[in-house]
Amino acid sequence: MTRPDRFYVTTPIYYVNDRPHIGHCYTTLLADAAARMNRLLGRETFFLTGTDEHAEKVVAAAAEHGLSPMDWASRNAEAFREAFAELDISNDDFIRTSEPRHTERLAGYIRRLQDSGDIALGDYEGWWDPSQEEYVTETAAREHNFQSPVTGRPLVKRTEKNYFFRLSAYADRLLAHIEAHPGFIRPEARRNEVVGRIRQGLQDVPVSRAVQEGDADWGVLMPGDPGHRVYVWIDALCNYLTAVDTPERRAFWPADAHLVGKDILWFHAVIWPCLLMALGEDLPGCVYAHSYWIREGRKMSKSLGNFLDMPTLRGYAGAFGVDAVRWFLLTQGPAGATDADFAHARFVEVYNADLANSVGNALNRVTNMIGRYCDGAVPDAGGSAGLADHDWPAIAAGAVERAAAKADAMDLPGALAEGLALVRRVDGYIHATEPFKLAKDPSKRGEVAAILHHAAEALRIAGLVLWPAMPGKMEALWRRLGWEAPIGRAPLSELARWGGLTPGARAVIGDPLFPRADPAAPPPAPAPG
RNA sequence: GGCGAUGUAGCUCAGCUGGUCAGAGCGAGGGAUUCAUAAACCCUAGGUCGGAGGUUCGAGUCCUCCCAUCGCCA
Repeated sequence: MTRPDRFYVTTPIYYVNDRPHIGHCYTTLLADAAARMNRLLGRETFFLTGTDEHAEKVVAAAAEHGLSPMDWASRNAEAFREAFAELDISNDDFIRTSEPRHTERLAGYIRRLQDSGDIALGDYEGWWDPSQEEYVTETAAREHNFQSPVTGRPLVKRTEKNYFFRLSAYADRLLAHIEAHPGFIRPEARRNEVVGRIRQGLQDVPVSRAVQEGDADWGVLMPGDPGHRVYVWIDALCNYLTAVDTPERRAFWPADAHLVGKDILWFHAVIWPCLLMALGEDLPGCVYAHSYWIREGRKMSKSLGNFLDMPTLRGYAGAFGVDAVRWFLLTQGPAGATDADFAHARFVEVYNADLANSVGNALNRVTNMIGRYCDGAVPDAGGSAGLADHDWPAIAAGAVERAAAKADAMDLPGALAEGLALVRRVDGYIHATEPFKLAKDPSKRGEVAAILHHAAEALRIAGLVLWPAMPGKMEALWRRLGWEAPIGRAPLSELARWGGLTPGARAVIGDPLFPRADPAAPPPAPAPG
């Protein structure tokens, strides 16, 4: 963490022509878990997501739908907002690059870079496809024998004036920064890729595009040169700064974590930091690139039509609860350098093993015994009898401490695993102390009460660690133990202090928190919004 | 084509600088028990550590080659 008391986390802003799917949701969910974890830790947290709207294709898509680019973008941005709301995403803001707060500040940054000489006019040379009126990349040009990939007509080498960002000037400083900050690019495999590529040399990059005759007025013009428009990716990158470049929010800068998919790591780990250096801004603490979801062992692709889309996720959320979906995505997802599989059978296995058989069942047996042996009132610690070499305050504190450390290292799955391990420890404790047997002996009521107090208290604390993944369910768990969490009103160190439950509070037996799922049942049907 | 990884029990993976390293979790099979969602708990996996060579007293652990998968780049 760059600071002990604040936390700023971002997702990429999403291409507004897309429909939200698991890819967007996963990145956003990781950011959400990080944000919630940090709020829990007592840090003032700012969590940003949004939409990237200034692509030329947005203009085309809008036209196809008979809408203005803005109306089209608004409609689609709304779909992202809705998708994230369905997943209980707790973003503090949702920025759209078409908003004046963004475009105005963006223009200001570009001007600063022009003034410093970091952005200047230069010659862009590339393969022009006259039949499509667009540039083709060197790779694509070669692959198609220097003919139009679309029409087969010959490509022509063409040069035009463009603005370039002096990326090459910052290569050494960036490398030094990456070496001095091992956690700057995560996971490590990605860092190595980036370092290797930087070592091959950085070239200045075009950051503008000539305005064509008849272009829609969409995007941000180069300050001082209306003949050029700021490239959409540089426009997009700057959202992380524009959103907090206000007197009230400035203290959040720099971001502690930019969460991105691996496809856009280069922009975030190289170009963006260099832009920031050129602007004289502090660099983010971490750029975290996760990998991809595959589905039932197969890549998701347009041609296969097997994208895990919102109706599918909604189907799972409807059948298992949104928190179960969050749990699966967060703990089984491609947070590392390799892809992860969303397989229905696996989902059910994880759901049953982690949630139904562990968290839900542990709560059930504890509340049930409290109901049965303590008249439904949360017992106090009483004597320390029956602890059976379980030093619960230390065990719980250790789990919380490790979870916090892992969260700070952006190991969210690892942090969550600490919560689950604590729950399993409660099961082990009940097994070891056998309160249900002691309860048959009236002289051991105090001992039974003490054991159940410890079990319930440990579950309460486990709930804190699990809360960033499953806020709704953990709040339900706490209610069942007669506790209401003042999340955000007290730091984790205080919330997790041993002895937080109120003796005498009603423990509720209630329905299973996570009803066991039938592995033989078919996957839930997709549910249209 | 260049660079870099990965390939360990059915599945997901730990195994850092070579000598209890042949492991964990999940699944599966069995057992004992009942506070609990047929849950928790205990036992069980004999897997040639991708293949072939090599270095070494000794190699998943180092080297070479091959095969497979993947990533980044061109």
